[in-house]
Amino acid sequence: MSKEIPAQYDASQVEDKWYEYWMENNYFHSEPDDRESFTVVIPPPNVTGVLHMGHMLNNTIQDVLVRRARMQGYNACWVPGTDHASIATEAKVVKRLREKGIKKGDLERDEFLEHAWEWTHEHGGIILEQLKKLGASCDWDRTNFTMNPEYSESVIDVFIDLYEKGKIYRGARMINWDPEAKTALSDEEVIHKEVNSKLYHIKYKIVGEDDFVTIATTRPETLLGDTAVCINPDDERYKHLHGKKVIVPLVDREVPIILDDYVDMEFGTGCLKVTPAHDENDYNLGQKHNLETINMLNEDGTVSEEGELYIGMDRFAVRKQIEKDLDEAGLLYKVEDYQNKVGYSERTDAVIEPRLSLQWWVSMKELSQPALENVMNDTVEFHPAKFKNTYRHWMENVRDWCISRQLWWGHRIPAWYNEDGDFVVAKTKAEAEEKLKIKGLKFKNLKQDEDVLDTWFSSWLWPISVFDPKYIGEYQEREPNSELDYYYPTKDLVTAPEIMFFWVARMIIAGYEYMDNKPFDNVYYTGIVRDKKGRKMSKSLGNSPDPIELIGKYGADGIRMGMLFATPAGNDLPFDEKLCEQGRNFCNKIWNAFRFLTMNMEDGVDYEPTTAINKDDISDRWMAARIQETIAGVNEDFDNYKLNDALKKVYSLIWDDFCDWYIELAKPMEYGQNIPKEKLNTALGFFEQLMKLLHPFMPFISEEIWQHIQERTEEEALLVSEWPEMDGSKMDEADLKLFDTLQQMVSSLRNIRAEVQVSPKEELDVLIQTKDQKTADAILSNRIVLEKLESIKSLEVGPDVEKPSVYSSSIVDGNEIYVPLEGLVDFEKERERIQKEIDRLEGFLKGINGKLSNEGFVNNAPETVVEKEKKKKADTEESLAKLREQLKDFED
RNA sequence: GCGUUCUUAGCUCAGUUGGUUAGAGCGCUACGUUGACAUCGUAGAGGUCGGCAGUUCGAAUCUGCCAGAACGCACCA
Repeated sequence: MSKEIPAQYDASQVEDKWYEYWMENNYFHSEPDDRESFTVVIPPPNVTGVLHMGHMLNNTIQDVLVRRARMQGYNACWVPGTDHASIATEAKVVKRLREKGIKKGDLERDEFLEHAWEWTHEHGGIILEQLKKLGASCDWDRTNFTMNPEYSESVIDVFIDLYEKGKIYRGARMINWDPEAKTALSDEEVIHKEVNSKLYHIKYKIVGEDDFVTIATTRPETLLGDTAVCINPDDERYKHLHGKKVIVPLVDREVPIILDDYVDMEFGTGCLKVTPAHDENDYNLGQKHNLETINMLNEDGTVSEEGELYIGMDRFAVRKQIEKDLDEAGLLYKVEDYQNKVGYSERTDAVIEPRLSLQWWVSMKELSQPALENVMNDTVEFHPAKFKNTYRHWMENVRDWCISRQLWWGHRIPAWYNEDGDFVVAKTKAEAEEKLKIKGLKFKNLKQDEDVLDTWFSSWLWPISVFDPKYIGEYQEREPNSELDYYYPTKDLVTAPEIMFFWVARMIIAGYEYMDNKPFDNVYYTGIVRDKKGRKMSKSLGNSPDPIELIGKYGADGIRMGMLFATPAGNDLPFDEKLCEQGRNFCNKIWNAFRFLTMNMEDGVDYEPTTAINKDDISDRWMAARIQETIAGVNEDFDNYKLNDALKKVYSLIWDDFCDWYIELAKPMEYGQNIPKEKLNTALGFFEQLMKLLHPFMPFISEEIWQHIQERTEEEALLVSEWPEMDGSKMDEADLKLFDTLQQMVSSLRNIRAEVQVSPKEELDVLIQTKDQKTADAILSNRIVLEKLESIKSLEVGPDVEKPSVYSSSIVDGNEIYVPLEGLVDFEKERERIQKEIDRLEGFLKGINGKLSNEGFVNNAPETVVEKEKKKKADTEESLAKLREQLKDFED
């Protein structure tokens, strides 16, 4: 033994070492050159976030794609960065200030932003550091942030540009109001959940009569804002009410009864209370029938002055109270259980209140047209393609995008207002003054819009702005060889289907609007990481393991493998630590295979891995062929984004083929001997190939072994080595077939031992009656395979080999294997075994005969298929004949 | 309500244009420590491919209906 290597692989020792080495040598950094670019932009995580299992999966996949591309000779560039995540971050800052006893309301905008930046600098980048532990080969020199000054400028430029093109407008509409975050949200940020609520039937007195009408509502508190009651004009029950008025309970407001066929006569009582300020449909009714709007809610969800009653109380407290008060007033007819869907804020989980409000909007219909077309025609490919349907559905029904947020943390809207309320959109106050002046409007004492932009309004520019944030201004004059042109469009985007609309769709829209080109060639949608109960892993549920702890326990390679192994594209990943364990075990297996080879090295001998093989050695020829076969398969899997299939092929090649068969066959026959130098060199050569194929998936252990195999210069590191190319000349189908037969024979012998309970150590006499001389010659010239893997005393092979009197047997490929086992064979058991096999084959034969005697089959099926059936029939009959003969041997 | 996608071994999933004796990993059972690895080896058990009907010479694969699940979209109080 020339080197001391520990018997167990210790990832923690190895992983940090190689990550540092890679960083020191700047391998991850990319500059434009003659090579084709392979660009990936990271889906920027929240700057104040921490790594969770979803990030682990997502970034592992990106790293696999990028590492392979780098080995393939592309100029690989993976741009990392973070997102300012307006709502989430502002909420965190507000919470932290509250803990310090500071209220947001007590601070000036600038003071608040100072706190936010402080928090960003403190926490920003933690998540990126965590990605390094995972092995992410990002170009860290290019780390970006959506609130960097230059990036921010591009966001503002785009806002101004779209405004000037008439694609952005300001308007009063019903919006989704988050009373917790106190901001408007886009439709995408509202999650509708089915909830158990109540349907309140409330009586409204008819003016001038003693009679009542009963309306049904799930939100009784909104009656404070009622300005009408609506019935269907065709409703016979209410004909007598036409033209009358009713009195809103408690507030005693007289409101008209209006007629509109919008009202469904079947639902509830057929009477609808109308609250134009707090329901989109009611708002439409209000517009149509010229109704007053009463804004009865404050921004925090409490009742406003306009509500008259319950002022300052939270809407849900009012709901309870008003139920009591209505009941006491005798106006509550009944309350029934009811299931309906309620909108919740995606970020704060607060119940959304529809609210009439003046906001900024992006007009989506026209903008999104190219984005729809180019996904449908596969210019941008979705993997898996099934997501095209969802995408199309959304895009075809796309609604205008509310982009203003009543927050401070984010990109402030570049709109400026004068004292009269006139406004212009301009980059600076000076420009705004100029613009107003030209229009002949007041231009002094301008105030900038208080609101910021939706975070996604900045991240939709990510694939562009990370390379050149000045593209708007310089769009026309941009140098032809700019970084943006070199890296754009990017190759693969890896993200979750959850943000298909939030982000993916909008990036494609921005790409066509500003680059006149797609932002990426492919979108790979990952699944959701779930726990054993099928729940999404989340911090709030506390069901997610800490990724960093997991890495400590199983190694980054182990976790990468574990996750990839279980996640076909677009399918959810039911996470189980067992997967990581499997990954760790695989590392150990690889490690020990390598360790075994080093144990065979002799002092003072130079070993040089080689791709040369011994042509006379079936195991060499077979291993070489298996590697070629795997390269072809893996490349195809990558082309189809089936990374888990690719990994499984590599896993099986290493564990099953290389470890279980090749190494076993490389072991010298005799005791205490080392593997000969030539054989070891070939084995090491194979090992190098294996490490190349493994590297994208498990970068650390592969690099570690690669560097152990030989001294390497910086240029020779595995991550910058060449991805293996398929070489058909190294793959002989006949070798694969022959070796497969030998493998089956070995397994048969082992099976016989197990059945008759003969120890693996006991030497057997083996007789093989082959179907022909050619097979016999092939087996005999490769008898070493059988002799090494089985304890064999004597081996007799040939078409005329006579079977012994008492034996156990097996049939492989039409060749009969006999093991004489005088005194060991249980006749009864053997008969049963043979009979069972005969029964099975007879059933099989029956099926084949059924087909072949069917004229329809013989006439219609392709010739090759018929031939195949005929061959099966012949083989099966042959085997059956042999088995029947054997059965006779055991009958007496 | 509309739409999309699923349903294959105890669990998690493969199965390419209809033609295999339906595969893998984990788990399970039995056996096994004289030269890598018990984070291991060898062998084995386990499935009427959700149900029913149809197309076809032939269906896990295509069609229809039914049952169940997931996701997306939608203003029904």
